[in-house]
Amino acid sequence: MLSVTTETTSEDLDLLFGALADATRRGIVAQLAIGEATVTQLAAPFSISLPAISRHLKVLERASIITRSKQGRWRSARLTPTSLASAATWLSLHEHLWAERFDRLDDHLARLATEKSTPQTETETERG
Amino acid sequence: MLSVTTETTSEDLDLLFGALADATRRGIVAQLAIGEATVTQLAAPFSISLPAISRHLKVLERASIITRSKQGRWRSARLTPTSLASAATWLSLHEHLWAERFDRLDDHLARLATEKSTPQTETETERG
DNA sequence: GTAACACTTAACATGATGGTTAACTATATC
DNA sequence: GATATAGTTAACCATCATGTTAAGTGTTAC
Repeated sequence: MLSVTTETTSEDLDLLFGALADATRRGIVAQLAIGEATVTQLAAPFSISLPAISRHLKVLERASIITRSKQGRWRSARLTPTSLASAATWLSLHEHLWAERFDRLDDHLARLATEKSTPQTETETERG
Repeated sequence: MLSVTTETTSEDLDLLFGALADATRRGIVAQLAIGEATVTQLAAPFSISLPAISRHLKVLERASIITRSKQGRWRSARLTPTSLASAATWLSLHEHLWAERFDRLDDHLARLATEKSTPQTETETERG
């Protein structure tokens, strides 16, 4: 493992999530997960022009999801290791908080069901 | 457990990743992970107008990340359980393929280092 | 009833996206 | 040198995103 301790900025996440917010780009990533490929190869499954693909690749590159290299007249793209990590981390972090939150909600509802008293609007009470 | 077996469409992922591709919206999600909140409360940390927040909330709602309800004159937002799951699944799936890919690459490089023979470009035989 | 509050909707400006075709660069082939 | 191939860049267009301010909708408070 390389263990590059890069700090993930908000802009990194913008670029990452933004890059993944497009079906064509996710398709490209899926193809690259199978293996390195050239632009024309990557373009094959889609019914859009090569320049369009070229720009999608640029978006993926800017988000550090892919790395590109030149060999002869072919440009090949490959996935960058650990590039999705920040996105995955953010998601898993929030999924955990989520889960906790719902545990607490369950708890809360259970308590309410038992006590069966005042209508709740925690707006003022617990957010400080 | 609810276990809603909803098929995740490509558009779902577009909406999900798209919604998360904005720092303000991620900030809102982070706040909501702490607890349910009203629009004004959610707006507080940001220096943008309330209408802007209102629209961010609409984006999050469309992506099913949050659910909204009305109580009196307050609209409260809360996180939707499992809503991030599809995004997380997609990411983890591709992270795995990724990892495999790099294992194979390592292997490949190791073999190359040992054999030290023909330059590789499976597309067509060429020289540089 | 009227005023304040908590929003949302409307109308608008502006910049980013995503697509196109045409032209350009660079490499390979004849 | 001429031509084909692989891809990018340029110019353009339509649509969407994000922000603004101003006006509108309900709801609470006086």
